[in-house]
Amino acid sequence: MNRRSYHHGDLRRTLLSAAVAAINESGPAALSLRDLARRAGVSHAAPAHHFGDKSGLLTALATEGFDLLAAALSEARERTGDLLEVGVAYVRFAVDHRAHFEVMFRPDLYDADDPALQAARDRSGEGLSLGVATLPKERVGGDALPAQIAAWSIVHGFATLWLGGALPPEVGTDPEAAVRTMARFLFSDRGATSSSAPASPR
Amino acid sequence: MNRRSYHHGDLRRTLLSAAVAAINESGPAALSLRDLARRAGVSHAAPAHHFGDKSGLLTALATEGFDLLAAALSEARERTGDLLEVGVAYVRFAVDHRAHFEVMFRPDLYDADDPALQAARDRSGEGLSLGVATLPKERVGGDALPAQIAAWSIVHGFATLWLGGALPPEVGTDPEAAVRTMARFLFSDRGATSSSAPASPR
DNA sequence: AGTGTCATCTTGTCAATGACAAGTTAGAGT
DNA sequence: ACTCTAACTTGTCATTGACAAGATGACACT
Repeated sequence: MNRRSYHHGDLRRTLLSAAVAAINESGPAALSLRDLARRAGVSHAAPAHHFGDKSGLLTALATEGFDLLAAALSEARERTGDLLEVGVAYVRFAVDHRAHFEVMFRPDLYDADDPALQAARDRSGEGLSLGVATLPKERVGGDALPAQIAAWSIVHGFATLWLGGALPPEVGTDPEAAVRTMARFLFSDRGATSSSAPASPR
Repeated sequence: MNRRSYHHGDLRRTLLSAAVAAINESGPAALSLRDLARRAGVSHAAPAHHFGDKSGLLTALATEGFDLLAAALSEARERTGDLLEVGVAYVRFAVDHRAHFEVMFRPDLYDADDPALQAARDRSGEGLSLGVATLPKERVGGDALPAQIAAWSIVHGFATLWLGGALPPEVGTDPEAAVRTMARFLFSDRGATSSSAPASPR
């Protein structure tokens, strides 16, 4: 509790938040444990106690990210029952939690064998899988897996390209609107005849 | 030419190849200029002369990657005239040139303002854009951009997820087959009634 | 052939970093 | 009050990226 005492009280959380801030500023490659320690006002070796090493910290950050993603996807599915909205939630998560997202899909940065991480990742996958289950069967076909991969790929690709600044400026500044416009091509009868998809009722 | 002489002769190319090998082994985060110098048998400061600094080397690597990608996409489009095959070529490029691909879409690792890089990136974008132009107009709609973003997103997302090992094992071991199965959901009349898309004649 | 020039590569150095070892503090349980 | 131990500190080392200054040799010019 007391920020000035020898024992920080909540250093683990503070370091994770500092890591998010640092990654938002300079990307995950430039992350430095010593910089995080300085931000938190502790000694350079304090992070090691909580996370072991750098990849340990990033493993914790990725785990937290997968948990947040799973929650966001479940919320969208339960609120709307619409796969499109689940996809929108996926992209919004990537944009709103950029630092988490950028670490989550970079397994070379963390320990991908960590059990807690794998469990959180599986929960995320389930969130998307249940979203695909809201589609009519005749559109998905006998095997739901390809549809699931397609849905995941399109939102994940869009989010990645958006974050990477790879998309042309004509796409606009609102990722949510752009992903709605784009996702009509998936699982729709005809591509782009109507210029806007009807908003799903809530 | 002479590998033992004071002047290496082709150090720039050798270093780029060494970087590809190193990234394939341990990912871009673990890349070390001094390790590349050791692999090439030169002094630790030799890379700086050719690339300035680490981000300079990665800028060169990304530029080379965008050029290779543009060539691969153009080749596929000219050979088949089919957008699906352009998408397959995209995924194949990512798998075959994993190191390049992993750097290309990580602008925090290199200098995204480099003119040569931007030119190469634009050429890649053009390759995909021309691929979308092979689609019938009534499927794309008045504005081709959303269709282009959708196509790019789905293949890019699939490639990224595949490389990240994020996809479930049921997807199989052949990325090309998996992307063909999946991409049927884009720009198709109905999702998955036929269980396999006909291979395009070559 | 002789000379100069300059890109190429080397050696040397410095601050920053990740990792580890060993010591210190304070809070929690008995 | 006493002990135990998690939490944190100080100190150190090898490695790295970056920079400065020097050495080498390929090539052009005469």
